Amino acid sequence: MVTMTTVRVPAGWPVTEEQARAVQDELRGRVVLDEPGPPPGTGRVTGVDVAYDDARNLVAAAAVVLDAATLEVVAEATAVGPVPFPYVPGLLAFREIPAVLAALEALPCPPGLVVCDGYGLAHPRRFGLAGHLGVLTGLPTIGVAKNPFTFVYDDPDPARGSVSPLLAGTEEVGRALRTRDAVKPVFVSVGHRVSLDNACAHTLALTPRYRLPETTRRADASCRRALRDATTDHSAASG
DNA sequence: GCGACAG
DNA sequence: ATCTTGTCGC
Repeated sequence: MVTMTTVRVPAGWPVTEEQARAVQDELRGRVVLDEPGPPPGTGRVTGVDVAYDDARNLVAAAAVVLDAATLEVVAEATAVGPVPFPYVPGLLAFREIPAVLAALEALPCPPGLVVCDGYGLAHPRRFGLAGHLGVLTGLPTIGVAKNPFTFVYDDPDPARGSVSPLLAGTEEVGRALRTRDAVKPVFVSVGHRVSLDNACAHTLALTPRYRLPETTRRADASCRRALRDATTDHSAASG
C-alpha cells in the first residue's frame, strides 16, 4: 500500500537566496559527524527522491523503505505539492525538503537510514540536502549524487568498490565510489550521524546490480509515478 | 566581471 | 530536473 499526501509550503519558508543561506548557516552546526551509523545489511534503508512538473508548479516526493538485507520494498509513501523554491546550486534542499518530509512522515514505519539523491557535507557551506534532512528529522542520512558538482576527484580504479577522495581544495568532503566495474562512479558524502566509510559501505550494499543504489532507483520510480498520477485525468469512466 | 554549478 | 527514438548488449 502506498499512502499519498498533499504538502503545503511551510509558513516562513525562505523566499530569497539570502534567507535560505542564513538558514543553512544557522542549522549547519547541528550536524552530527561522530557517529558511525547503522551497520550495512541490517534493519531498514529508505530512499527519498523528487520529480518536478515546472509547468504546473508541482513537486512530487517519494520515500521507499527497503529491508537492508534483502532490498525488498517494505513500505512506501509519496507527497505532492507546490514547488517551494527555485533551483539554485547550493540551495537544492529548499526545493525538495517540504515534500520529502511529508513523504517520510506518511510512512507507516521508521525509515532507518535515509539515502538522499544529492549531497551532504559535499556542499559550498558543508550543508547539503542530506545534512539538512538529517538535522530536521534526527535520522541518520547519507547523500549519493550522480555528479561531482564543483568538486575535484581522480578517477577511481575500474573495479567496483574502488574509491578516490572528493576534494574541496585539500579537504575530503566525500568520495567518488565505483559501484559497477568500469562505469562512472557515484559521489558519496556524509549527511548526519553516519561516517564516510560507513556511507560508502551502505552504498556498495545497495548496488548489487546497478550504478545507483536500489533506494534511489525505487524512490525515483515512485515519485515519477506520483507526479504522473497527480497530473493525469482520473475522471474518464471506462474499463 | 564571466562561467560553472547536486536536482 | 526535463525535453526525447532507436539501438546495442547481457
